[in-house]
Order: sequence, then structure tokens, then C-alpha cells
Amino acid sequence: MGITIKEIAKMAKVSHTTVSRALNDSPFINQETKDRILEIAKRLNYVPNFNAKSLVLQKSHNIGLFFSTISKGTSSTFFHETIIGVNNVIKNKYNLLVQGIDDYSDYSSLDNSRFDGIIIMSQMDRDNAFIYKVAEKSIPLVILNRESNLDSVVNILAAEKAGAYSALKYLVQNGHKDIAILEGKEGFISTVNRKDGYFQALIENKIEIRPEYMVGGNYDIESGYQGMKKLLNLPNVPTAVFCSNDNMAVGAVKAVHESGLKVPENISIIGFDNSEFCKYVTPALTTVKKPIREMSTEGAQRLMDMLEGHAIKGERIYIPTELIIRESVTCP
Amino acid sequence: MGITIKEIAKMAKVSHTTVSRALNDSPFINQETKDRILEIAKRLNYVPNFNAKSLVLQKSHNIGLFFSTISKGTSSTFFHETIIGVNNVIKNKYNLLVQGIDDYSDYSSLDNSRFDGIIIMSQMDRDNAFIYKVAEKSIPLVILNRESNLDSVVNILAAEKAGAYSALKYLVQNGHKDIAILEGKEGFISTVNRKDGYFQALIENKIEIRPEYMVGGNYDIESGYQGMKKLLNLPNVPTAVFCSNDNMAVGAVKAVHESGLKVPENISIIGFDNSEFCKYVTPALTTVKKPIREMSTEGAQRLMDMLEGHAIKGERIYIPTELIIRESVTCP
DNA sequence: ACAGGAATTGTTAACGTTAACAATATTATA
DNA sequence: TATAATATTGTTAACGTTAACAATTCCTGT
Repeated sequence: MGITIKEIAKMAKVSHTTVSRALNDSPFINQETKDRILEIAKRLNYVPNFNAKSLVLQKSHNIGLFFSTISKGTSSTFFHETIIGVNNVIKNKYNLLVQGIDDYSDYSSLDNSRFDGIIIMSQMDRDNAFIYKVAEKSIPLVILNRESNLDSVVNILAAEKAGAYSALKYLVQNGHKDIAILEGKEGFISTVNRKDGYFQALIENKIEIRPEYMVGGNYDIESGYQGMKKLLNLPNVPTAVFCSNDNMAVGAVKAVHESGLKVPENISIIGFDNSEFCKYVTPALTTVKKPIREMSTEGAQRLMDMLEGHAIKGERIYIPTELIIRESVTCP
Repeated sequence: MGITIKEIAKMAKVSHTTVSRALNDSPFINQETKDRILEIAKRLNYVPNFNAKSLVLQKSHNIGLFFSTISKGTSSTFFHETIIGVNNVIKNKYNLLVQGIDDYSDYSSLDNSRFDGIIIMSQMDRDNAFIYKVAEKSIPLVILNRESNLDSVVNILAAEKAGAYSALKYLVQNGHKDIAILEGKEGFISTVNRKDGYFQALIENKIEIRPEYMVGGNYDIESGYQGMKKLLNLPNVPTAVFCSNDNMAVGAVKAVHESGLKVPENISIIGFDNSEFCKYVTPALTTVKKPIREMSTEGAQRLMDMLEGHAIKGERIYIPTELIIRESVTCP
């Protein structure tokens, strides 16, 4: 459709190879011919055909950013922050293709000719099949947010268990002993990591673990609301609740308020993720900051390194979380 | 790198064209040879080389989804909903490339060979240059969220002015007369549309327009907080505030609470967008639902139609907004 | 058994680019 | 001034696929 190097060649009365050389800063070309060709190319608004380039160079210029799911359970902030982090690094050097793993019925179309590299923001166990497929095709791969012991895969993780632990420690330091947990969505690794931190803190502090204090959820606000309602109906209402993410914390606060009690006066609430809205909600939500953007930036950076030929070595990098103290926790 | 049709051809002892025919459901092939070839292809895990296909078919299989900016002022929900809407339609039929217009320094690399079609979620006036460039290259184009009178462009809009108007009408019906507006980010069309609705309602209801009741903002929570503080310092504090989006409303609520007043008892607050958190915030936020997902779904659908060869005709489609009544507004 | 047509297969070129190598022009060196 | 070395340019093939057209095979009806 557009204008090609052959047409430019004709106009400049040179071979198309010479045009290619001019366009690609080859050292094997006379400066004057080069200038002349460049001038013509510019005048004609020449744009290289990327498909042809891709074919001959065996490079698609595509980077796939895969989420476990785009629409079913991924929070907006999480999604947005991830993309910002990646985008900041790749800018227009590569095309960023955003996909949901759950939109793939089979993985047969995965291929080196489609992706120069892949970043997986993994939230669910069942991503495994997908991950192995990518590794098998030996497409350069960075896995965010999920442990993997594949060689030649860069693995970037938030220190989630430590984060949950720090939240719980903070509650204990404030004198809480009756501490419940609102759990995340089943099948998400973060769900178990955060719960592990909860366990560890209780055990280390010799606090009794009570099954009725552990209630299921699925990371959305509604499930936090419902979960808190259950806790409020217990004969022994907890004095503090660790919510597996901020959305659930918001739902929990809502439920507490509806019951006539107050946060944090009657019940302390702590969240996880440090979503944008935390500091503006009433009371401002104490939470654990998950460094999503930092993780995806770091991941994208590593992928760039791999694509530029630096040695590909498996590596596991932990990005620290941070306890953000606001107003939703106080002494019981 | 991978396995090609020529290798399959060799194994099946046919020409590569025959293999191509088998793979593409051509009618000009014997069923048995076809089965045989397909079997071999499957066994070898053949994946077509998309770059080669793209080159010969002049089709990139890429759809570009462009935001005015990805990281500077686009809210997470907005961003997420847009992508969900588009993704629901295109699934794996096309690759979804997400880009920020502000990441482009010049638009010269835009080209039919890179994008089969483009969807622009336009939030800012300065997208114009970009839009014209795309139209000039006659790449099939759908513009979301911004008026354009280019022919051959499908234009999908939320009825924003009407939405703001309905919000204001609701405030007036509740007996408010001292109604302020916290404005959106400068340069965004939505900012002026929403303000227009505000004006229209005031005028129709013969309410005096006071300059000190119109305070600037930039769609983030902080600016809502700061803006509300200004209003609270006025000698004549308004009884209701129309916030140009929900984020700003959250900031405004925060400021009201900090000043010792209450929402809605002392000041009514109304938002715009119907972000996910609205119903869980205290008090639950009355707002205008902007049908982002519906808009982008509709837009993607239209683009698909265009790409499948249906006539390309310029069209303007309005998706209605809806007033969502919750708890943040009451009579003064 | 053979012409004529349909069904199936093969040959070749094309898409737009880069790269290996060959050819030519230019300069430096003796 | 001839010659080697170097700089510049051109020729051709290649990337993996589809498509136009040519060639072949297989039937059908007589």
C-alpha cells in the first residue's frame, strides 16, 4: 500500500539495498548518497513496513503482557499499575500486547514469531500450564508475582508473606489478640502467601488460631462486606481484622459501620495493596503497600536486557512491601 | 526458527502450496491429503509464522487502543473498563496493543502495516493532531469519548452534558441553590462537557452563577480535597457540590469531614463516573454512571464490522449515562 | 477407449525488507 | 603509473506465506 524502498531507490537512482543502508545507518554508504536518500524518504513520508522487517529479522517487536484474567477478579489499580510500570520501560521500542490468559482456549498459537518476549503477571495457580508452554517455546520470559523455579526465567516477587506478617505484627503491637482474617480469592497465590504471614505472626506471638476467625472471600468489595458480617455475628467478635486486600477492607468497614460499631474505635481494620483510594476513605486505611509498579518496571527492564542479548539467567528478585500506617487501626 | 510449511510439504510429499491449502480450508484440495497434512502439522506442533502471513496478506492483526495518556491523569477504573470492553469483543481475533498518545514524540511511524484498525479513547484536546494523522493514513478508526466530524470515523460518546445536567437537576430537586462545581482537568473534553451541564441546569433553574463556586481540579483525589478546602473557606459555603468525577468527590468528602462537617447532613456531594468504590465509601456516593465499558464494547464491535468489510460510514453514537442515587445527597 | 471436464496438485512469483557476496569506483602506496 | 587496499554500490537470495496460473490426474459419458 504505502511507499517502499524500491520506489525510493528508483527516484534516487540507486539500488534498493543502498536505500536500506541509508535508512539503517549502515557504515557502508557514502554520506552524500545517504543524505540524498533520506531527503527523498522524508519527502515521500516513507514508513518502513514492519511486517517485512519482522519477517526477515525474525523479530516481531511485540511484547506480550499476560494477566491471569483481565476482567474476572483483577482489580483496576493492580491492572493499571502493572501496565504503567511496563509501559514506562518499553515506550515505543516495542508494542505492548495486553492479554488475559483465560482468553486462550489452547496455547498452540503461542510462538516466537508473535512475541519477542513475554511478561506474565501471574495471579492464579492455573497459569502454570501457560507458563510451561512459554518456557517450552523458549520465548524470553519474566514472571511477576508468582514463584517459579524454571531456569532461564526471571522471577519478580513482592515479599507478600513478610508484608502480611508486618501488618499482623503491627496489630499485635497495638495490643490485639482476637484477630481475624478475610481471605482472598481461592486459587490466587497471594491468597495463600498473605494467609501464611497471618499464621506466622499468630504462631510467633503464641496467639490461638481460631477457625471461625478465618473467613473466605474473593478480593472484591462485596465479599469483604459479607465476610465482615459473618464475623460480626460471632459470639466473640474480633477486635481486629486483617483483610487480604484493600477492596475487601472497604467492604468490611462498610459492614462495621452498618452494624452501629466504629472503625477503629471498636474494630481495627487493616488492608493490603495500598490502592489509590486508601488514604481518602474514612477512616483512612492502614495497609501494606504492594509495589506493583516497581515490580513491573523491574520486570520489563530485565526483559529488555534479555532481548538485547545480555545473558539470560534465571533469577528471583523480591521487591519489599511497606506498612502504610493511617487511621484504621488503634488499640482495642 | 520454528517449523514451516515447506518442511511439512517435504514430509507429506506434496508442494508447500498444497500444505497451505490444507491449513486454510481451501476447497481445492482432496480431503484425504488434507487430513494427512493436518495430522503431520499437528504432530510437529506447527504454528504459522504470523509475520509472513501479515506480509503477504497486508494485515497485521493488530488493533491499537490509544489513550491520551496512560499514566498522567487516567483513572484506573476508566482504563481498566475500557480495555475490558475492547477485549471482550476482539478476544484472540486480533492483538490488542495498548499505547499512550503522549508516548509518541512524532506520529510518523503510524502506518497501515502496523495497525489494521485503531480505537482512540480520547480524553484531551491535543489528541487532535494524532487523530488527523490516523485519518489521513486511512486506517479504520473509532473514536471514543470525543466529538469528531471526520467522515469515515465512527464516533462513540457518553451523553456527558446530559449526565451532569441530570445530577444538577437532582440537586435542585432536593432544594439546593448554593451549588458549587469542582472542575476536571484542564484540556479534557469531559471537563467542559460536565461543566456545560452544570451551567445549563443553573440557567434553566434561574440560579445565579457565582465564579467563586467554580473551582479548578485535575480529576485526582488530592485535587478534590484541595478544591473542597477552598470552598469551605468561602464566606458563603455551598450546600451542595457537583464533583467532576468520583475521585474528586472522595477527596471532597474527606475535606468536609476534616472540617467537622458531615456529608450529606451539612453538605451534599455528587460525583461522576460511578467508579467501583462509590457504593462502599461512607457515605455511599451518589453519582452519574458513565458507560465506559459499553462504549468501548460498542466501539470495538464497530471496528470489527469495518474490518470485515462492511461499509465504512461516519457515525455518531451516544451511550446514555444514568444517575445512580445513593446516600451522599440530601435536602439542605 | 477416448474426449472433455472437474478435481487436485505443482510452479512460480509476490509481499518488503535485510544480508551475503560480487562488482565497481576511489584512494593510497610504491 | 600501476597496484593494492578501501570505500561504495549492485545483484541475488532469503525470510514464510498466499495466489495466479499451469500442469496433471481422475472421472464421466459416449
